[in-house]
Amino acid sequence: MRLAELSERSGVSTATIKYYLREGLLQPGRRVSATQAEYGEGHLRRLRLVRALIQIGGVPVAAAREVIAAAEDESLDHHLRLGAATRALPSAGAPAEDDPAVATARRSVEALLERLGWSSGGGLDMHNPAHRRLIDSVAALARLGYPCDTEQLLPYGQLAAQLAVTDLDMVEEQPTPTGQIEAAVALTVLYEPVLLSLRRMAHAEESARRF
Amino acid sequence: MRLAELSERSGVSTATIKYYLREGLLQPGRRVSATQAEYGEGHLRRLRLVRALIQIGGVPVAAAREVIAAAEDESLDHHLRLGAATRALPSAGAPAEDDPAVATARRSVEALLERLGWSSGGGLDMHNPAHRRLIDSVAALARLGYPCDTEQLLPYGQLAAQLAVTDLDMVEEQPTPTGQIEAAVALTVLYEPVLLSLRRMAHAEESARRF
DNA sequence: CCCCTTGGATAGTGGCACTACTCAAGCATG
DNA sequence: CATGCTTGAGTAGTGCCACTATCCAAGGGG
Repeated sequence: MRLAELSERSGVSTATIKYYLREGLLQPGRRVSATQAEYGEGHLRRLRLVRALIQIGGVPVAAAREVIAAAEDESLDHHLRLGAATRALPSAGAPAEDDPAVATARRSVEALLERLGWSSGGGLDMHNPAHRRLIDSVAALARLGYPCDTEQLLPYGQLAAQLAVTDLDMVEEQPTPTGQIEAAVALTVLYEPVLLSLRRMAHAEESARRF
Repeated sequence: MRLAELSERSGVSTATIKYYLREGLLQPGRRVSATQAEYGEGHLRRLRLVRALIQIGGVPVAAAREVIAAAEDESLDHHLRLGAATRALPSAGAPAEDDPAVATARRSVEALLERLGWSSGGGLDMHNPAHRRLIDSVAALARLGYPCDTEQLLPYGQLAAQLAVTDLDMVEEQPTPTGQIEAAVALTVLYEPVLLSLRRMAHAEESARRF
């Protein structure tokens, strides 16, 4: 199919598709002449994934490019590629290492990881943006006067561990390795708004029950 | 204290504080003369909350204003004010009611709510941004070919219900009504990055375990 | 033959969260 | 009293981001 059809079938304007092509979120089509290109079902599928990541998942364009690139990088092994989406979080700016709230938060998180038996915390997790983000969030809560120590965090961590089992099961249902990578990216990012929405709705429900 | 001290103690520049004052995220200080104002501990506390909502929670400034206003609105009853944070989500733009994926998603979500026994789904939830967001997310997953029906969603919903119990317990620990409102806002928004980070870390952990 | 589409390129738009600058009124200190 | 600094108010500017619009020349199709 041509650009116009790709646009129509995906619901993304041709201008935006060109933008994504420029930004490397989408492979160029097979050039059939100097002024014409042919796109396939794979392009359509990819485009829909990119759109969902950006619109539903709120992933910045630059981060989406990284994720896509890592997912396609044949030189990386399966496990690393599966983790591609994890590294796409907007990494918070300043370290702010001197802040005492951050130092306390770091210790709480270390203790939590130990309690959860997440052994990889030793070296790898320090470079994981999720780890930094967790510490920053805990520090912010502490600054506001909400305890947020290991005890408070533990149920959240245990729930996260349960979710991970469910999520990885869904990934492993995919037959092909490529499908698994794509599923990992899509499910990691796109279940986040699902989870958050459900939590907020559960808050409303539970609040209605109590008052 | 004066503006400069408020700035120093909160770590927020005076320019930004003035911006927040203009935007109504912060009450003006008690005017002690035509060119001087006095701020108290309450201002500092509020400023820290606003900062955390915006920086950690990623809440847009306009939404933060709404939340703050609702939390302060004495005419609303306790339950409604507790729900203030829930309504602060950036409400997705177009309804896109004609999309068949959205219609299917809507039915899945309805069924899910019934299965979870979340009875308020009848009328109130339709106006809840979280509900719309959930439907949009499910529709996006469906478009990508991931089933995401009631069966898949159910464990997430049950986990969300568990979280809500824990969260509301933390809110009820606060002695004063005002404190409860503030806690509801802070915990709703600021535990979101905590939960998301933990889920991503759990993915990494579980993936490492399996491969 | 002529209009339309395409890829490539460049520039512009609108929104957001600040940030910089100016101004005049005062307070505080020597 | 003079001086210099801070304050609130207002306005304009900045940087980033995700597009969006416009133009162009080459080429294909009815």
